[in-house]
Amino acid sequence: MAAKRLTRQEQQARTRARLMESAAKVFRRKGMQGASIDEVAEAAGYTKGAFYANFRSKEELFLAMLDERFGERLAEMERAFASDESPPEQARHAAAEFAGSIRADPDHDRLFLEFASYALQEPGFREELLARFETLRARMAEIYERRIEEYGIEPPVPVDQIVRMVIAMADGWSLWGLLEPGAVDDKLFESMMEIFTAGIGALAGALEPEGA
Amino acid sequence: MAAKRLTRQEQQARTRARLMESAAKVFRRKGMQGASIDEVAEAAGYTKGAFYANFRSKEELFLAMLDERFGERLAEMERAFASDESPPEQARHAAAEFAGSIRADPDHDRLFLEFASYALQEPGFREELLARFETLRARMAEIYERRIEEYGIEPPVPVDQIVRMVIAMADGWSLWGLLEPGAVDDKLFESMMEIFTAGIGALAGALEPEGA
DNA sequence: GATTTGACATACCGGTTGGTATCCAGATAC
DNA sequence: GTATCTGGATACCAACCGGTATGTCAAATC
Repeated sequence: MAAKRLTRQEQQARTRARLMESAAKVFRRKGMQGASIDEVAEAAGYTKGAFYANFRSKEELFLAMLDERFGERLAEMERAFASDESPPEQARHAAAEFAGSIRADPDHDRLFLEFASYALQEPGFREELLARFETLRARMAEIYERRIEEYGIEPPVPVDQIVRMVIAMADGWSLWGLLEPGAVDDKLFESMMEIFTAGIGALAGALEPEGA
Repeated sequence: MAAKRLTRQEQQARTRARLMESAAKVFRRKGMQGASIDEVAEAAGYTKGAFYANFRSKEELFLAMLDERFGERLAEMERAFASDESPPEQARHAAAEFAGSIRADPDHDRLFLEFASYALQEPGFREELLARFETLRARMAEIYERRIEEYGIEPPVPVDQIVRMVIAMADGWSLWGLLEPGAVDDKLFESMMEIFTAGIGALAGALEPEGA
């Protein structure tokens, strides 16, 4: 029974956080466009007045959520690629960790889909989205580059493209996890990544370290 | 200057077709939910009255478009897998053809994304969407099964899952083609499929000691 | 403890939505 | 040629939207 006293700033920060939390939930059911501000505010236990005291517009809420989620996604990816094993199993483990952390947040996939969908309608938002993905891809490319150097592999396509492929696979898998929650599970993505990595090794030729 | 005389049925069929065509265009800009019936009708040169004379509701239009596009997609896939070469190149060529036919229809990817997004909000629509994908997957699995038999390969994962992976890859690639039209092209998908198929071959070899 | 401030509630706005009721002109039937 | 039918236009509706103006009451300031 402590800290019932909240300073004004703390109070508002809590309100803002609750609104964003509520927004994620409502968006999951109705989509970003389909959800109304009234509904988001009410689900959080507030009214529209509270919303406009914390966000300038509906679009600003979208951008705020975009930043929040992308920060998480970057951290997840960092963790997922942290282990240090041989490429094929490492790919599977990284995929497993990635998939697990994604699934830990039930709104993650759905929100990404909404972001993508909305980005196709609002060029400004699309630019913001792409800019964030660019930093994510750059970080991912670094990791791949390092690993390729370690193993002395000549990849069949530029690392940049490999990264794009992996992201495409992750997003495609993620989309189907939404559409068919039962049929598509983590193991599917793990296997897919394992097969893909094996394919890179096969097309690169000498995969084994002693091959030199 | 011929056939200016149209029977009543022909006239209405033309109107309906024009409305669906217009809907695809408007959806591309505004999305399925964001587009209004007024706008769809007006873009086709009609009014809302014409729309409700041809469709019972907005949702019926969605379902009609779903059927139309899925028919095309099935036919495309059939064509894409028609060639007969060794697995890796065949995969690349099939991917190329698939990618080409997809890109021939600029609304295809966008519509699929809208379908998926809408399906997550309307369980009834989701079922319809999944049912159609099931037939598509079944047809695809047949083709893979046949090819696996021809080459006597033991795939590292069930064919059903391979099909799901391929679809996930196609959809992920397609999504990024929408988000970054310049950066993601057909060749990316071709390479991805080639790598993936090579990976299946590589892992199948490892799992395929002839002395079962 | 009076005054000021500011987070949130309330009430309201113009505009738009999906859907309906009605009407009309041209195709169809006789 | 006349009566009927119907695809589509027009007018209209209640509901809802994002956003704004204003009120209110507790926290911050002195």
